[in-house]
Amino acid sequence: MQKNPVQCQFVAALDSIVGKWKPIILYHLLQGKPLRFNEIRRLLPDITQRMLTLHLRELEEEELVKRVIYPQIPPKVEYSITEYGMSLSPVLETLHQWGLAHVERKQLKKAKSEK
Amino acid sequence: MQKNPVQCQFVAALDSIVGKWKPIILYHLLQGKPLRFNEIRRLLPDITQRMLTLHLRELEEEELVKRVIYPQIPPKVEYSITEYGMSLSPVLETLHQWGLAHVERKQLKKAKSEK
DNA sequence: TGGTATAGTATGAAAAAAGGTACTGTAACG
DNA sequence: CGTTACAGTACCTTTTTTCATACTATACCA
Repeated sequence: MQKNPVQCQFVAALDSIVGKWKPIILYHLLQGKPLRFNEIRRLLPDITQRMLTLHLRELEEEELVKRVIYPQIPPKVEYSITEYGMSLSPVLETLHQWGLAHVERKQLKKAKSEK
Repeated sequence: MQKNPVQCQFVAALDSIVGKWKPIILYHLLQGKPLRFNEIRRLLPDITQRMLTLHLRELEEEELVKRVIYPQIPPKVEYSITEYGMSLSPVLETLHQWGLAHVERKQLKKAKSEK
């Protein structure tokens, strides 16, 4: 953690939600429905099993995501957003919105430079 | 850029503002006053010259930050937020707020576990 | 004359993050 | 009997990011 107080908040916040796939995992879980391991995998076609496991473990560690194991064979594990995790909703939502506008702006610029 | 449309927005947004120091640089510049290279450096005591240069270049590249060189000796270069950069204000603000609550929550938990 | 401030660049090393592949055990399906 | 699905783990490699240090040129100040 940084010493500078202003920096602390950003570092703390970003540590929790950054990681190549974390925002997307959280976004999907924020839809409300619990998802199984492989369901998330299918939603993120390019993620490796290893990365998904690692990120989910970190999110669980920070109590943003809850992991429930059903003792069955074949195994069933469900991931869902926690109440605390839901507090991230506005953050991810504004980020998502800005990203949307950012992509559009980029495409507009690209189109302009091409003609 | 990812292919999956949902992911795109996050990737695009995060690419722009993530980097160990970018949110903090932007935060300071969002205060409105243009800052010189070394002024920013003093605000971020732990950053290396190299990292500051790299991050500023990237922010400039994405038109979030404007760089103005005054032809003087010793050199004077001022960085300021662009109009487009200002559109990041709500994103950083919610992030900052959440970080604040996140830090408090962590401290509360730590205090509990210690008694 | 030597030190300080300015805004960087260059180079190489270290650390962190992500990726790739193979492997586990069990059950149901064909 | 071979294959697939499930939810991972183990091990190793590659890529990306960050860090550390030295160096540039010029002017001002004591």
